[in-house]
Amino acid sequence: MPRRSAPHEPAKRGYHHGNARNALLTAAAGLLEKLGAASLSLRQVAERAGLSRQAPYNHFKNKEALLAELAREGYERLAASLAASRDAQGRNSLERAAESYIRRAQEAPALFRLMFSRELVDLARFPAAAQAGAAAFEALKDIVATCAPADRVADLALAAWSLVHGYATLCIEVALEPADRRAERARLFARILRAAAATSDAHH
Amino acid sequence: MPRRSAPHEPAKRGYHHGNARNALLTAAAGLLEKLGAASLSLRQVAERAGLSRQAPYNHFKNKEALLAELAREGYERLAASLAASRDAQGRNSLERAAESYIRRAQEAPALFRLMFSRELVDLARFPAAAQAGAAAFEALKDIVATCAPADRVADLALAAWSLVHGYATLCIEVALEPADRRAERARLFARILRAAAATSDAHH
DNA sequence: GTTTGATATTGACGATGTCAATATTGATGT
DNA sequence: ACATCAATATTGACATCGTCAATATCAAAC
Repeated sequence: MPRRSAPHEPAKRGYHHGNARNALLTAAAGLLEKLGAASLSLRQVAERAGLSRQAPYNHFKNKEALLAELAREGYERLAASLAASRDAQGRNSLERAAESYIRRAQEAPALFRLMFSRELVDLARFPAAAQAGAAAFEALKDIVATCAPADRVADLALAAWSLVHGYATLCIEVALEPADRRAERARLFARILRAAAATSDAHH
Repeated sequence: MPRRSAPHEPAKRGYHHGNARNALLTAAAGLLEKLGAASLSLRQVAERAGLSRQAPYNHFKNKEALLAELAREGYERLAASLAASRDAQGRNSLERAAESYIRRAQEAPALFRLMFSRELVDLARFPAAAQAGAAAFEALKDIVATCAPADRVADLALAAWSLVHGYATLCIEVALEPADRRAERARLFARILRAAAATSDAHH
């Protein structure tokens, strides 16, 4: 499902202006942050894209499917952010990854909510989106693997994801604290995870 | 806003069957887990409570206000759970609190989602609910205070809440892993937090 | 018993998601 | 050049929803 059509394919297919699908997704992404996923209506999306009422149904099965595609794109960008944090130089990839994750939540809260809530989109019904989400988690696991003993990576990656995701969620949902503490919190979480990795106690 | 009227007040006030407000809340709580907060309609709530279409508007300003009351009750029960974990005997109150928190999410995911999402209810507009939520966090902070140095309680309580909330959220939203690992994860998180509390490194 | 205020109900309206039916377009085969 | 066809687009229609107004009904106070 490429967002932009490949350069060698005929650029315009439909008769109106061709890339109606992209126009719809762009319009939807804009409305998403303005109204929230629940209040966003397909009719407004269509109008903003300069199309008719029913246009979304030419490209998506229903509202949930359109939202699922937005979520998928969000997961893809998140995974790219995390991979970039991992590949950059320096030993503090964990801090950088945590900060990216939190920043994404704070800069596009409605999209973040959409990605991580079954309320409006059930990811299980959209394998492409679910797979993109799994890929993002894999990127995070890679980072944790660089600073934890092998037999603890699974547990610590789970804890890392939970910790950062929980903080990001609480920030945007409960207004836990202002966004300018983001970097500081990313450092705190990285320190906690490294301390946990360094502790060697029995599993029972 | 007592859920059940005090025994000395006249039990029935309205002419239909008096405690219409309770009937509406009970009906709404039932439908909430069946349909989700977004799909739940006030008309269905009213019908299930044996009342007319417009009955909810006699007791709540609008749909959001009714949902906010459900969230408030949820926060109150959560705070009670955490306080009970703290007051029970034994030194592992942290594990017990984490497990309670996760259990609540898994047993009533729609309510949990409602409590922790601005999508449908903006807590800032419902001070009673917001205050109940703050009380729950205070209970958690009390527990962390029993196993962390005083100058780290704030940071570690934040981390504890984030860690447990993140895991609970990911479990119900992304089907991270089955519910039977709950106790095991509660122990893992408690161990991580204690390890972080035991580490004494500089803040910069 | 009449007044009164809270509570309950029905009517109405605009908005929404979505199904059906129809129309339009650009490409294709001749 | 033209008929064909599948993809794409549009309009019509319907049930459902949240919510405002207007109205009806009860319980208690004077």
